[in-house]
Amino acid sequence: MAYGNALEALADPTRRRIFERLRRGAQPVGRLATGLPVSRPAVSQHLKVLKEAGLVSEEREGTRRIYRIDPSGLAQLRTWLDQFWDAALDAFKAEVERSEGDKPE
Amino acid sequence: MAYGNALEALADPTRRRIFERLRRGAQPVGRLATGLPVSRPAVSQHLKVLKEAGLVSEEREGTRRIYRIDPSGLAQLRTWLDQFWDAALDAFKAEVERSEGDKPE
DNA sequence: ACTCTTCGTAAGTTATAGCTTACGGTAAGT
DNA sequence: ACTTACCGTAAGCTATAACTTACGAAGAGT
Repeated sequence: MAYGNALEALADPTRRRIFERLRRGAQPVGRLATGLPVSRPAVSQHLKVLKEAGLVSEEREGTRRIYRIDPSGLAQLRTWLDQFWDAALDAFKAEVERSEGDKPE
Repeated sequence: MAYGNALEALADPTRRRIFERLRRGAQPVGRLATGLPVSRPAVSQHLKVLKEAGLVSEEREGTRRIYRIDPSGLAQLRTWLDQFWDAALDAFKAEVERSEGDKPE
């Protein structure tokens, strides 16, 4: 149930902003922090959560830590979401067939 | 940014259990509450959050309220997720091309 | 060796999400 | 009309998530 951690991670608005920033490419912590309304340590804490959720990966480069989006967590979320998508469509299909049965043929 | 509300709604474990129960089909509140480790009013509160997030819809049937999965909120989540999917693939592609450039052809 | 940069972690504070019980409203059955 | 079933909302409590400042580690440059 790794999708649970991913959902909890992406629930926070600040964490979403960080994650959306990484869409433009890999970045070190300091650069991610500039422009955000929270302190740099806060960004570090958020990145830790995102990493544990499998949403970002870390690469050390000297004293810097470069963070980038990790597709693995994303993939799990997608497959989980698709289950509901299919279920909702099936329910809709069943609903249509039910009302079809009401029609006088 | 409706996906934000959807993510926050699905972040809670109890709310996920309710949502996953609805995958089997539409159900009234009382039936959803049985088997869950929380009280029935708690389930009502969770359903309210899910509804405001566009993830479930409500249908009144006498004194009962039937809840079912609403595909609209799901669709918004999917499109939002796909943006990161594409971005991550592009970044990966760029990374490969960069290391390809290092190779002596 | 010393300094500076970059970053993670610890400790402490505060807002709030999730839960409970209590209550009221509405529809259906007798 | 009275009772019963089903449900939403209000009020209050509690755990904790998100933030801050302070500190230390670790590498790069002089």
